[in-house]
Amino acid sequence: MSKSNPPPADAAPPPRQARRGHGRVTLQDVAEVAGVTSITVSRYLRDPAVVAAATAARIRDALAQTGYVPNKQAGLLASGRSNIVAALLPNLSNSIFAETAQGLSDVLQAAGYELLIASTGYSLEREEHQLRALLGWHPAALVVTGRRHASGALQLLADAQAAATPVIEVWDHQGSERGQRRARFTQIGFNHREVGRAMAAHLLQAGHRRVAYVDSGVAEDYRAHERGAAFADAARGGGAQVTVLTAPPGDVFEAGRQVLGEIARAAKPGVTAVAFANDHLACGALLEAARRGLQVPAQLALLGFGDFSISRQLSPALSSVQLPRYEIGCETARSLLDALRLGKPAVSVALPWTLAARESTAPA
Amino acid sequence: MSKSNPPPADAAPPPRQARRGHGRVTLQDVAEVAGVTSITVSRYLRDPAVVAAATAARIRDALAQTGYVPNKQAGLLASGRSNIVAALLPNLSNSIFAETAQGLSDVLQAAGYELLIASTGYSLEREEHQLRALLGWHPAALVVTGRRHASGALQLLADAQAAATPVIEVWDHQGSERGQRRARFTQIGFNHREVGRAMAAHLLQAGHRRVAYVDSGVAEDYRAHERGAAFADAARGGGAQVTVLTAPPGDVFEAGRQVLGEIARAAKPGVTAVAFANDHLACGALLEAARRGLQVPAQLALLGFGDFSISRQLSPALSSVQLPRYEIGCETARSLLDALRLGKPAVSVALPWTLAARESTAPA
DNA sequence: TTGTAAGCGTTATCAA
DNA sequence: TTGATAACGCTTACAA
Repeated sequence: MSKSNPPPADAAPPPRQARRGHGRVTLQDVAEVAGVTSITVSRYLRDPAVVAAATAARIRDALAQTGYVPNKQAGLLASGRSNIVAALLPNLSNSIFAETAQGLSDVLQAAGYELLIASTGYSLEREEHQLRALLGWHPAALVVTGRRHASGALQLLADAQAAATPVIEVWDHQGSERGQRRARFTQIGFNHREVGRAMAAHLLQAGHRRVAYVDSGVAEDYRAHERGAAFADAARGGGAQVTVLTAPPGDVFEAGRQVLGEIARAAKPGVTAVAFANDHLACGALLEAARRGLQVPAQLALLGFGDFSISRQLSPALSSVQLPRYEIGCETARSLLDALRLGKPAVSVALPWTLAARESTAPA
Repeated sequence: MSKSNPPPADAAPPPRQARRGHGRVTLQDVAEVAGVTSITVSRYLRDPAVVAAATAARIRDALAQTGYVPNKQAGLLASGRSNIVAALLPNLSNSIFAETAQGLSDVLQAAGYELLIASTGYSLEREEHQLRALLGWHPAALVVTGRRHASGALQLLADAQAAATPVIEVWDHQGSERGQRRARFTQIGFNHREVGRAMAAHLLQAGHRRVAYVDSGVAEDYRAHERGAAFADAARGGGAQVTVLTAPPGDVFEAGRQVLGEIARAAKPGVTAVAFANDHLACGALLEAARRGLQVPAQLALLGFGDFSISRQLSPALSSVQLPRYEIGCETARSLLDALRLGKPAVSVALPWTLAARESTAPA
């Protein structure tokens, strides 16, 4: 497994200063052991069939004997192309984006691509910073979350796209509403305004006329804000009174509890249904309602977003919006692969979601 | 932002075949704009103070004008050293390991290192595969989870360590128990046998004499198995009868529910306390107990592991083991940085955990 | 089927 | 303070 440095070649003039590697086994080393040149080993690695059977066997032995590990830096630099897809997601601790990452990873890995993931913590500033860092790897394609970016990031993305690097925005899909600017990049996700409207419609349909939306406490969770705005518009349009609250910072379950407390303390009198920016908030509220002896849905209906696995476990089970979390990743990866290998330009896709009506919003 | 290819040099003989890059801006391009050579720009990038003020200003302009993004492949290849730390974790969707990743990332990024993460899905086979792939980046250090690895992976890790690449095993710490082989690599985590014993002690102390351990349904979650074995040993040693069950596959909350069903259906008569491999299982059981009208802890005490944020929200609140999830990441990163920059060999650390006793195991 | 030469974009070394 | 030159380990293009 170790590498024997051959004595210096006899005839060659001694180089000014050899700065030989880190003792790692190189293609050269393998080639020497196999009695061929490095290019032959390189070829064997790419496609064993192109070298003679006997040579292949010797190379195989040499490979095993030396424990060769190809140097990706060198390979990528030499080939000029990269098999790296860089993805920027708000976070990974949240199962939402982790599943998207899994989807990307599953499809890309099967195709021999490397996935480089960075998380932005829902900060556009950090996104730009991370993007700059990722760009240093000269990725073959870029995946970012949502359509809002810092201006510097926007410029970098536009430059990349101009240089024929596919760029996909995930977790959003603008559609073709009036007043919406045309999308700059391919989008794979769903329309948050539609979801917001559907959430409002669901509550109105159950007869609620005083409703609230509890927005994410994360300032830069623009998609949550957008759902909230659409929810409020639609509810008002349907003749309801709407209150919009913002979740306090800190543990999200606790935040949900607190908000429910606020609502229950008659600070928001008459509210009979609450929609939340995410299921964690809604679960916190659901548990707090139980603690306070508040009947759900009889006295207060609760509606979540994201359909986390805990939600359907609680009693009453939480109504929520089921999202194509994993599918967004898979679809994006497939799109990217088509673009990279077949030159087929990536096209925006609206992925389906459904509002799962459960007990927490069941009409009386 | 775009790059102007200068006309070919006048005197030089034309190269056989130019294979100029992908249109990306290089150090060379910046240098031309600034009227210096590439090495000067390189120096400026490393430390702006080493070039003359006037030169620095010109370079700064050129940098901005060209939108230069350094090529990491080339830089790493040339310098021979890498600022990459590669980490292999069982998964990222689970908040447990995501927090460790966050800890690693936070500390490493501040120090200018890159974190490359791959997930193994709790499969040693996948771990070996992923390790091989990561090694291609020639990382400066390696982080793996636990002390069990496929034999091939073990060999790769040993080789890396022999080549002075620090290797740290996280989420485990063997300590110096009898019958335990000495650790091969630095370990940063905690002792799962100790935790298993503490869980047993906690239940025995509350007076339970018939207890059960619900092991993880994930076959290769060796740490959970180890806690279970230690739990059983300790409980038996304390004079209790022990049943060990294994969670069925599928949704973890559902698995917890099912297992509780099994226990409640008098299939395991007399069991008064159950410890679980993780909080999700325990939460599922807690919710199922409520559904069945089984009093917790009066009729059945439940004890989790991991202290997920939902656990303390349920009623009764779940007793659980609080883990240094984030700290494992930070401490590992710090250790690695010391090893890489100061040459200080990484040393194993047992990080503290605590058993948070809540209502679900409160003695009558 | 295999080899030679050149080059990928950067940094280390030495010289000026 | 700046530059020339040679690597780093691999792949492309072309020749044999």
